[in-house]
Amino acid sequence: MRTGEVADRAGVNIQTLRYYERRGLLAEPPRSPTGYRDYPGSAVAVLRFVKRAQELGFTLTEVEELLELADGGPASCDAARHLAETHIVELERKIADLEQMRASLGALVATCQRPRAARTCALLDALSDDVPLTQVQR
Amino acid sequence: MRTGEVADRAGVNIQTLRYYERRGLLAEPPRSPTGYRDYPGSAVAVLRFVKRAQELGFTLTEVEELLELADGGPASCDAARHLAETHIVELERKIADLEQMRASLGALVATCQRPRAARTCALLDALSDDVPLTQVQR
DNA sequence: CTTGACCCGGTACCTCGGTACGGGGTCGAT
DNA sequence: ATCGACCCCGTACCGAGGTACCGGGTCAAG
Repeated sequence: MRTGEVADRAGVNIQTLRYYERRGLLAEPPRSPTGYRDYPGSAVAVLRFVKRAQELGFTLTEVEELLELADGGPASCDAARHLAETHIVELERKIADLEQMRASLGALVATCQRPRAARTCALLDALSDDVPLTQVQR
Repeated sequence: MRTGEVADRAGVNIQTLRYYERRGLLAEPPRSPTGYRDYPGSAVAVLRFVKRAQELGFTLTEVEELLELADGGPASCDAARHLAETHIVELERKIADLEQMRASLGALVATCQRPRAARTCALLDALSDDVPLTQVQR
C-alpha cells in the first residue's frame, strides 16, 4: 500500500508517516524499484493505535514502548513482565481517575435542575492527587 | 496565598500560573495593595486538576470546559446536562480503551515465559478504531 | 506522449503548552 | 538600612509533535 492510501485510511497526514518513520515508531517499509514506500496493511493499525494512545495521554516515547510490548516485549520474560506491569499500574490509575470524573459528571446531570450553586459536581476532587505536600483546603 | 506557594503546592512553575490566568483557566485572584496576587486555597486544587486532566489526554481547551462544569455548568439545565453527557461519552470511550489495553498487557504478563513470537499481546487491536473525523494535534 | 495525481528527500515553518529572562518594586529578618 | 528572597509585567525562547513547501521523478488514463 502506498503512502497516501495508508495516510488516508489511518486519518493522518502523509508527512506524519515520514515523521514517525524518522522517530522509529513506524518500521521502514520495503520500497518499490522506483523508491516508493510499500506499506503492509498492519501499518494502518499501528497509526491508529498511535493516534488513539495520544488521545489517552501517552507521549510518542511512551507509545514507542507500548508498541514494543505489542510486539512481544523484551526477550527476557522478567523484563517483559516488569515493563508490562509498570504500564498496567499506570493504566489502572488513569482508569480510576476517569471513572471518578464520570461519576462527578453523572452527579451533575442528576442535579442540573437545581440552581447552579446547588448542583453537585465534585470534578475537582475527582482526580487522585498523589503527593499532596500539604493538605489542601477546599 | 502568594504565587510561589501555590505553585509549590501544586507542583507547577510560577510562570504556569500566569499562563493559565492569561488563558482564562485560572480566575484572576485579588491583589494585595502592592499588586501581589493573593490566591484562595482552591487554586491549588484547580492546578492539580488541570495537570492530571492533561495526563489523561485532555487539551487545555477541554480542561477549560470541564472546569466550567465543575463550577456547575451553564445556567440552563438542558445545556449543562448536554455538555456533561457529551463528556461522559468521551470518558467512557477512554475508559473502555484503557481497559482493553490493560487486558492485553495482562495477557502478555501471563504468557511472557514463551518465546516472543508465541506471546499474547493484542495491544494494537485494543483501541476502538473508528476512523477519527478530526485529527489530534498537540 | 501528455497531463494530473502521486511520491521522493530536504528543509523550513507552525501550534500547543509552557519556561526563561530582564528590569524593576516589595518584604522581612538581621 | 540592607540584603536575599520574592513578586510584578513584558517579551523572548523552548521542546514536542507535527505540517508545508520545493524541485524533481513516476505512474496511468486518455
